[in-house]
Amino acid sequence: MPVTIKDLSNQLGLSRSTVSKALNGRSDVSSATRERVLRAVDELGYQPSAAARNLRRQRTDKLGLVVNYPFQRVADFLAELIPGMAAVAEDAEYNLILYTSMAGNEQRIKSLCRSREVDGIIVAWPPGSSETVTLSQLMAEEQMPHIFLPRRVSNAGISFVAADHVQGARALTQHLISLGHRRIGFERLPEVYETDQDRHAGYTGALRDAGIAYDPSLVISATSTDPHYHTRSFRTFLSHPAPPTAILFFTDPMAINALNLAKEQKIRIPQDLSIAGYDGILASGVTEPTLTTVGQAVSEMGRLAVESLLQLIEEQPRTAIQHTLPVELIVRGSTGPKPKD
Amino acid sequence: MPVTIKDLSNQLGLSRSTVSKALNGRSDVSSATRERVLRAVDELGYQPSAAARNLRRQRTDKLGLVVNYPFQRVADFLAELIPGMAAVAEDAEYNLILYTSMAGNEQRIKSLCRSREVDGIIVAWPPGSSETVTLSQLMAEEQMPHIFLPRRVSNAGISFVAADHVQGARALTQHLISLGHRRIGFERLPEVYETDQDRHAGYTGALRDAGIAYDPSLVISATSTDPHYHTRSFRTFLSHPAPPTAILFFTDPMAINALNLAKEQKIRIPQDLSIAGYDGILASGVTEPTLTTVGQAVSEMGRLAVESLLQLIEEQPRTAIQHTLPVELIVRGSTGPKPKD
DNA sequence: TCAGATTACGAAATCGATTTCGATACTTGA
DNA sequence: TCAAGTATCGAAATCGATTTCGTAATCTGA
Repeated sequence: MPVTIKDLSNQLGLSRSTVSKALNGRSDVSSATRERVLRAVDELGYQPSAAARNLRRQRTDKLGLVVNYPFQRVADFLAELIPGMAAVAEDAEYNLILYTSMAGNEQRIKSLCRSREVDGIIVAWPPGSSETVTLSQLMAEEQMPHIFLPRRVSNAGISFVAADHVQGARALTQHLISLGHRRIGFERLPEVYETDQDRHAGYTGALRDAGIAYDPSLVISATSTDPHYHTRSFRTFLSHPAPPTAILFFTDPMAINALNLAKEQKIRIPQDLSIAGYDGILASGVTEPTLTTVGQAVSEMGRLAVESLLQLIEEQPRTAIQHTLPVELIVRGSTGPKPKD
Repeated sequence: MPVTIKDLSNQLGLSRSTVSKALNGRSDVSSATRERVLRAVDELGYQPSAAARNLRRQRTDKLGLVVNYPFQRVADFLAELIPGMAAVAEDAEYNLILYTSMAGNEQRIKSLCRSREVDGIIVAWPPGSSETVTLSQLMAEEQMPHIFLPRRVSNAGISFVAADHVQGARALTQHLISLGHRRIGFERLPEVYETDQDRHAGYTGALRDAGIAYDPSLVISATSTDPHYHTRSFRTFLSHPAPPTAILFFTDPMAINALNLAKEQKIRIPQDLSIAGYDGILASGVTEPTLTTVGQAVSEMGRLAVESLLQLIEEQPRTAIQHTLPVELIVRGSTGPKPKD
């Protein structure tokens, strides 16, 4: 049996209220009794019951991290994201609770909110934009502070922390243009994601700035995450009547996959073809050749997300917090000058 | 204000006890009223307060994941470990709470136990063996079910899930011997870790089986995790009067570091020197050359750890659960036949 | 028909803390 | 010296559920 506040008060001949007040630093306790209480806490090894405190104080000092996407597929990100989040949270005496299997199930999010087992929720990799808005409304109705990550939400009332993918894709495309490339392929994702819209905007923006006409046949929209699918799109690029001299892939794994395919087909990277990824995952630094990509300050995003969420929890009334962090162009071995015709 | 059980009972004209019993499937409720209750739950959107349940039932349905090591350094592992653990836990209606900053602080572990905010604890990357025993005793005193991961603990009373590193190191060494190598270097860790003892035992065992004398000058004990440190040890290997023709590194990052150093010094891998890592991290598959290593079923370990912990929570009296999983030799490009003299 | 069993429900205790509201004793100042 | 203020403590309510135990109503069988 753990030691309760009742045991403490019995031992000391004080009331439970006085003991509680002594421990919570209230002013109506003499310093003499306060010290007696503290000493007794040490001796008996008292630690308040979390459940009892939670019930009485109507808060849990816990944040929910809802991973709204197959964990495995974003494991690289999470490995960077989580430590930053946990560190900030724990500094503020909060802890993170993981929820990895409530994707697509609004009912479970609702239950989570109503059970009040967390004080706030971070939704990692939210679904497409319309569902995200629904999700946000749902949580707002339950008065549950929440923030999305790492994707922009185009709605003034919704909090998020994201990276500036317009800038990232623009920088990447400009880099390729500056190497002489004029025909630049782009494998994008379905448009439901703001992230995709942003990167596409960056890509077209850079082309426009350079006076290069936008060629829709050089843009393939990946509707599946299956590697075989990407293999097919890579082939499509290669068999194009006027194939691109550089290809921009939406994610590093896609680009790494292309790197391997190129090796199989004896296509030299970057002499014959430049390839660029996006995200800057760890593996992108150890491929052969190493991958040119765009790095996000993932850890920083995690920190910011938690800080912002804590702010949302404290502040009343709540106004949405939106952060867009700069990204960094990482030029490595997989991109080079446009081959001579 | 969330809907409470009181609201429900008022709405229905029933007592709170009856409502509670209806919801918890007790037999002394007529099926008619049970259905009325269920309907009202739907209408009002009732969800029991987690804090109140926790307090009354003296359990939280939460498991603590204590990462007793800088998160960043084991991020690769955790990225594989956590999803497996979370999946099993959530199937059993449990959730994971993360604790990443209580390393070396026994007092905080003690507080965690006494606050009863988790029903069981998984300690990932426990400290050296003697401290691990202390930690375990501490939690046992607080009646807190717990399990260690992913390291063997040489104590019959302590639960753990680990991989069979004796077998792993033995297989790796045998692989090198079968390629003709007789002088095999080994960079190990300090002996406080059972994992190190095991791998060292596997290494010496394989040598003994092959009738190769153990040469202590070929074994370097890394006392630091600093890359510069490993660089020095690598040089030590190379400047050995009779240098090894193959080197076994305790972890993949060490081996990858060696791979890069070799490249700088124009040492061809594996023609001039064979290099092997250990752990089978993701990056080991994309280096040039790819790294021969030993893979652990990390995800499986996570699953097993949670399953075992749940067993420990339910069972009374508790007997220690100890699992040692087989590992897999992954032969890739960094190891080859012993060079001709 | 009636004692005993069964069914269905509610009152109240309980989990372990915090907080509100008094109550008492002691100071303080005019 | 006495009214008003201050310092210190405790009784009891409260948070929202679960569980024990008692009771009334209904059913059963000889």
